[in-house]
Amino acid sequence: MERGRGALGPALELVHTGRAPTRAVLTSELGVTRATAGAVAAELEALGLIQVDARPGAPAGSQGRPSHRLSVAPDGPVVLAAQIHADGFRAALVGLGGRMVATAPGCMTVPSDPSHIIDAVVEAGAGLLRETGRRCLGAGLAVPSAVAEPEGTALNPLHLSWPAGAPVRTLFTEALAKAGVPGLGSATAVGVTGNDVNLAALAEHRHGAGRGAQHLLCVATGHRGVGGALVLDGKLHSGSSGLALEVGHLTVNPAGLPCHCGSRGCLDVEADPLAFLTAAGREPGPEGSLLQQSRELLRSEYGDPSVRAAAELLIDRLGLGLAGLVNILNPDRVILGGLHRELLDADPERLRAVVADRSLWGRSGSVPILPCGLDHNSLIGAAEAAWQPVLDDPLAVLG
Amino acid sequence: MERGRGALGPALELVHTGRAPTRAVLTSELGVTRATAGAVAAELEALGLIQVDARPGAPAGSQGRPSHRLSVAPDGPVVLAAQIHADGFRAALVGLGGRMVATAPGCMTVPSDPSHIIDAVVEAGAGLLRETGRRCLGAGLAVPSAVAEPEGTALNPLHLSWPAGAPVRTLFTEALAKAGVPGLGSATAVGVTGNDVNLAALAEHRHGAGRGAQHLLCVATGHRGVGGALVLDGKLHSGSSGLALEVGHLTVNPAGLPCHCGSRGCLDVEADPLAFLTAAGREPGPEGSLLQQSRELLRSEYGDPSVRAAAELLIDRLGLGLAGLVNILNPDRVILGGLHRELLDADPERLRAVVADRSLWGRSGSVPILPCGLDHNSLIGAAEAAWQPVLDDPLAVLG
DNA sequence: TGACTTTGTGCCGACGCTAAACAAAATAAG
DNA sequence: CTTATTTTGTTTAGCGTCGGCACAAAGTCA
Repeated sequence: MERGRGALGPALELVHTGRAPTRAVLTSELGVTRATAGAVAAELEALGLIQVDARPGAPAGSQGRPSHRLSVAPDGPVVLAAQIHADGFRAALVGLGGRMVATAPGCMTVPSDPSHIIDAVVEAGAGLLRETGRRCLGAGLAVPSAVAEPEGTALNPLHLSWPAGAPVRTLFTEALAKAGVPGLGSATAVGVTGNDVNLAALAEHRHGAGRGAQHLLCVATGHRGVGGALVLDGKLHSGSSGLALEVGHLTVNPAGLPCHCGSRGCLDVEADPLAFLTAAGREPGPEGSLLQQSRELLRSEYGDPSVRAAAELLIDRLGLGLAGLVNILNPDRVILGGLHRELLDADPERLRAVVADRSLWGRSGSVPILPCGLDHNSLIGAAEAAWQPVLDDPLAVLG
Repeated sequence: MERGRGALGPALELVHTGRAPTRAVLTSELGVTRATAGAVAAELEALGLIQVDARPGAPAGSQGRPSHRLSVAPDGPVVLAAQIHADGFRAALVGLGGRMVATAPGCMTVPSDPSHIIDAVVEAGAGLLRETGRRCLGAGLAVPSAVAEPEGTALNPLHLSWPAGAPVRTLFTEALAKAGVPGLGSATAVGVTGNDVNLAALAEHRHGAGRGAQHLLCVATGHRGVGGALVLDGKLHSGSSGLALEVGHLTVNPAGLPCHCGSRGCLDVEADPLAFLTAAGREPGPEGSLLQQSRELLRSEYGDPSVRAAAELLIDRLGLGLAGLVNILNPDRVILGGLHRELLDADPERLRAVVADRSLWGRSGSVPILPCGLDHNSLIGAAEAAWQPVLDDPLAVLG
């Protein structure tokens, strides 16, 4: 009777990622008949998730009957997304399509007790929901630490002065329950929590510079240390216990600084913002995160020989690490975030040359290396993770 | 009308890997009704792929009606599998379940022209088919080199004196056509060709020490260099262009030997059979492969302090490399082959300790490290790759 | 204005499954 | 030895979902 139940999830994902602007391409992307695609679109519209324009869209010189445009419902449900970083936190409501509907930055200093900041994050999010009156289908949180699966504990929140092993997922879920966030009573997506770089990679793959990539590698550095993430065939690969892509301990400078892991010259200590400031002969100042200070220095004083030399040194180290990763993972695209993105912008040719030189075959070494293309990609990624149950099976969530 | 078409492939894979010994477990594994599972089994039996025992199997003290055992058809179709290695080649006919039906080792010295040995391999396989009169549904070849996708060219056949970039898949397919191997006229699986360690990993996952693993990492060394492979959720991860898991150039000894890749102390030159013989103060002899000589030395003279010291040195280097891979890939099982398997057998505790010590968290470092569990796993893996189209959709092949 | 091209919808039938009743083959209990 | 129980396997009926097809709609091109 009702047609197009099996394809409901894939269809929503296509509209969500902007790959199905019309019912016609939805038909071909799903590999179903026009009748089925039409029924799917109608069902998604009835669920309030997508919108079908009444008037046909721009013909653009093409022949045939113009198609009605499909887009994400602008007033549809949202998810609560949040991110904790070195300088505080940010909470937001995010709709389908990665659209930020409302946001509340919080510049609170991160306390040593993770439950305090998580409570504050959730309270900010609940406030946004009250203000906007939006329906909420899930919640996601990005933390700057590896998150062990399936427990959801933060294993190395090095620069947050948190205790190792903090049960962030439990704290987040409990805070959501305590705050009485409407719509999250029985939702599947309550309290999705993950590593910030992992979630950023997911967001970049869906809405940013990673669109269309089959095997996407992301590497980024924010405050201290280096994080990595891998998206395979649209799915985040976080390993069997959530600890994959801990790329910070690749050796990139055998005679380098000692690292807390017991080795020397790890990417973590040789290619993060602190390493850059040190290499440029600057003392980290008290104001702003190390990333902000590094970015400022790189952008405004790139003419200074010591700054330029420091940048080239970090590019060379980063390139060595990337080459190792490319040899192991053979991605078809690499995206850089944080300071690494700035370094790429500063001298893209140098970085690409180092990677190509150290890769085993020109083939894999010529992989495109791009800057990340989204603002707040960790936050959007947290939203993506929260949306996932809806994308998998809209009917199961919205029955 | 006909029941159980969609589940035909998954059902065959369950019987193939021994995870569905009866129709009852087939029912629960597939998540379908008994009726559907029964129809699926009947269909597979009608296709000549599986066998349903006439007499019920061992009751084993259980209540209820005893179930009939499902097994792979012993006289069913086969695939042609072949492997080329440093000492020559081996061809075999392999049935479902990884059963070797007939085999023909060839100890020919590998010539510098790859087409000669590939022709010889195919001729040997065709001879086996003529002798046995079996129906052949596909063919697979394992080569000791990275194989670029989608071209199917061997990029680094270092110890075969082949030219880099030899089009092994084309050569294999053409040789199959020339030899007139019956049943391969229009088969989808004609000329599946891949890296030997990759295929070995696939075989270990299906029939060997990797059964049940979700994220399986395999590392092995045969003659020269070190190879790696990763099986994710039952599927081989070979990267976007077939070049993933080139693990040989992880740095494991910063002050070590120069490597052709331009770096020093790579796993490739620090943890292969030649490195072991050298560390033990032995000259490689003219007879037998370096793996055979190393294995002999390790097994018969482990009491000799220089041999033992060499083994421990290689274990430490291998452990360092494995720790790096574990940090990046976070597998839930690691399998070692070739000389690495011998080193593991020689001192399992030492290797596990090194890996655990260098892993970032005890959690990921305590990953089980096991010796490979199959003889001729690359050969069986080549057969698995050849079987894949049948496992994906039996009707499409046997229509 | 009419032919053509492409998009969207309604109807029917077929395919592949579930559900449920029934049958079969063993063990356990009386 | 008979009967109840448990688990497995089969048959039948029915239904949901999708493909095929015809038709309608809305534009371009000649």
